[in-house]
Amino acid sequence: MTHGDTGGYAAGEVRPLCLAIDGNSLMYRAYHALPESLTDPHGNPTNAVFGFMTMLIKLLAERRPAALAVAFDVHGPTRRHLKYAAYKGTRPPTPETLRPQFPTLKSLLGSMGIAMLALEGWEADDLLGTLSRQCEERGMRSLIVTGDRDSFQLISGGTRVLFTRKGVTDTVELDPAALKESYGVSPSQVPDLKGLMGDASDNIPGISGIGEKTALKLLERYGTLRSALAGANEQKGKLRERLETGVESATLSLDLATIDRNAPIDIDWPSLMIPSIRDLCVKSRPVLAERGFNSIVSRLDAIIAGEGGAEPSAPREVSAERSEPSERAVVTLGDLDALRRFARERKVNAAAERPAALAFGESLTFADEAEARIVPLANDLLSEGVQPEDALKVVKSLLDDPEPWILADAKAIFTQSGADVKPGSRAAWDAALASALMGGRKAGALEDISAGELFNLAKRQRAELDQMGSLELYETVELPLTGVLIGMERAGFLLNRDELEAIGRKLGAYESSVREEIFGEMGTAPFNLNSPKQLGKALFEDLGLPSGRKTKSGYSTDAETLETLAESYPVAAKILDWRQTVKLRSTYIDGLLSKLDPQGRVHSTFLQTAAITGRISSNEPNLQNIPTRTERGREIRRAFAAPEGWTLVDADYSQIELRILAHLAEDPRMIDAFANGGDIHAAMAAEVNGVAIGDVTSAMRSAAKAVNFGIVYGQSDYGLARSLGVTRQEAAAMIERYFARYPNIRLYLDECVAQGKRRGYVRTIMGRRRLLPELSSPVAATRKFGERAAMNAPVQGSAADIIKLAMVRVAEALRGMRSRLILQVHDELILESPEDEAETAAAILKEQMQGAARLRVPLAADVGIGKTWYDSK
DNA sequence: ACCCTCACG
DNA sequence: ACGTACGTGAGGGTC
Repeated sequence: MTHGDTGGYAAGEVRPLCLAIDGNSLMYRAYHALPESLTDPHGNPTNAVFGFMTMLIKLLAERRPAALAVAFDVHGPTRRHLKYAAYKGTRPPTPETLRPQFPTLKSLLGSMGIAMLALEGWEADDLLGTLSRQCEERGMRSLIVTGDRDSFQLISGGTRVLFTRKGVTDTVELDPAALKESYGVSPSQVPDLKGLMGDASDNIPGISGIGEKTALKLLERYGTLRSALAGANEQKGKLRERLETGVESATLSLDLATIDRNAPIDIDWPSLMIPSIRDLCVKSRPVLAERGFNSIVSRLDAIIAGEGGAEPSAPREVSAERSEPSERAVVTLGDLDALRRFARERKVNAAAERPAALAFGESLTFADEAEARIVPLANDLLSEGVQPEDALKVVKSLLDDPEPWILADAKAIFTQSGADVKPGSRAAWDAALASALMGGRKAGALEDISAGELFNLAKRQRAELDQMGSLELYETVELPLTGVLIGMERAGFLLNRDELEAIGRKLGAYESSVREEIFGEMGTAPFNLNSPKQLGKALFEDLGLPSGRKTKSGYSTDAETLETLAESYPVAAKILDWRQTVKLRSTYIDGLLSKLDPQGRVHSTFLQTAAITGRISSNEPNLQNIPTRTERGREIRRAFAAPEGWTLVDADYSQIELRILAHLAEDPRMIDAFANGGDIHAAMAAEVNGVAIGDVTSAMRSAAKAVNFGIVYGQSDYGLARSLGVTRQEAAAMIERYFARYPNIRLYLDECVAQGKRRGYVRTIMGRRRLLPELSSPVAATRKFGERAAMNAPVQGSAADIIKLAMVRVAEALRGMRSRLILQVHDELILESPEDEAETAAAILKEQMQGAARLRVPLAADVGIGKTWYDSK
């Protein structure tokens, strides 16, 4: 049967699916993906069982299989050991904390009525092979869930493998085409490959001296191991010798690697069938609830209630589309050199994806005007024995090429390859940046970003951006910004370790004393205060306090709830205090200390395409959420310092989003308010309440401020009421009065929504788009969300455009000086500046920020200079 | 791996 | 009727 054949079924009819799970493999994956701190009440780890069950329920909900079985290895020698005593000889023993989880799992599966397959002397993959063969014979499709590559030989038109890569939820579904694409072999060649190259982890020898590269080359030429051995006389030198002397070893290895699809096992089909997923869930619920697997139980409840979806989920569809044949070849590192020469001779552009991904085995891509060649590296280079350093070396050599490069995520490639990137350098084209501006995929392999259409990629993206009106944003802002961000990442931010540690000690001592007071007042045995679940139980069940909101998994114990509670129960205030202290210590003190480089600096990574609105985000560590709102937290900024002889120069835009709103809405009264300068919230409060600015009360100002915030977020009266602590009616009245005074604001916001519906997107000042598919959702809540996003995106996104342009210009204006940008926090820029440059740098910063856009209102930036971040604001 | 909570603009 | 302000990232618990 060829791929795509419906196997005798009428077109459109879907053959029933059998899930065939490799129990041992999935347990190992789950065990390593989840912490051992997940235990039963006796302290015995249940992480593997829990992870297994989570995955199982997810598969049931998403795939809706008609049949299901879990296969296990049986301890003791298998037929493979009988043939080859050293088989799997070097395997480490099953960890002590994992072994006892197998009986637990089997008992659970038994209670749930799920069929298990095991046969003495046989391994799970033979049983899965036998099961999938019987599925094909019965006209069923099967999906084998495993982390074992040997299973790839079972793949066919009716049998796919769901390969678990890392953990249990990072999976890839392989059909014959996807296998060819990722690994360069057909299913039947999988044992041949292993026969030639061996497998260290199973102690299978292969032919000594033949690695992956040679093995693939031989298979490409001869098709099978047998023909390759027979063709030894066509080879010369060492290879010929190896093939001739390796016959026995290769034949044995091939045999060991071949799955026997005729295991003598009686498959009791009726016990495998699942007449109703819902009934299975109903049956499983008490079993899993008894184990305390509460989160899985809620998942079951959702499926039972019908939310699990009657439709099979999307991944299957996607995978079906991916299975189109294409001309692709697997190469290894040695081949890359040849390809590089090929690329240079042909004067083609090379496109490389992120080397991190490369090191972990995705793909490297070459493209040119005449042809597109995709050259996926074998899917897990590392596990195939290629060292990350070697992979990075290849990328570096590619980058040192004088040819201009089309890259996807140039910043990551430049940074991680260690290539020598000078200030201001840039890729010829960054397909990931372009893709983000087009509202498409922005992460992953280039072939994903470009949907496989690498032919003339840069040219096509450029034309599309041009047509969209986004090309200038790409060329003058996003592309040059990459170089600025690289500079910021490399520079880092100096932290004062002693200061951080001192604050940490203070917080630690305070934390313990408050904790003791809390348990003293509650009169309960100490529990983990950090656990919302345990805290909820203690407060609302043991102590009987009145409970407020509920979350999916229990009582809410968030700050809002505890604040309300604190009015009557002082212990709630202490819990809040304790929480804040722990947050500050764990996230900011311990978190930052763990990120210091030898010079005491932290280097964040700035993501240019993570935020849908166009903002930059910061991670590992996130330097965009360092505390400032409470004095206690703000103290942490004293540790963010300038080196000896240097200063920090800090500037932030004043009310940039509100100014942009005034500009975009062209509201004359609001524009006036900004033109006149001064306290904008007070001025607007005076307008709305019809009083003189001197008579504005603090309540009036806060209300105006809250409405201003809300407007930018696409507020509802409900949201405003909550934030101000007034009734919904009062909030509605405030909004009414606000719009009466600033009528163009309402017209503008309505127009955003209308435009979003009409065109499917809204735009920023510089032509950045946000797509709004939510606006055509049949679900009211989703639509409402889309409306708020339509109102917010032009404002937030325009602010992002403006500060990004300012960054490019600031970096340019600082050329030749030692001052340099080190951080951006959405409306704030920070420079590190030698003392004698500080004043000049401050003037440049202010000038460039204020001049980055010409709006109907002035842009204002406030600058400060100091030895620490705390002092420079 | 997901949820809750909370830090920022 | 229905859920409820926009956009992020990190740490800890989960059983």
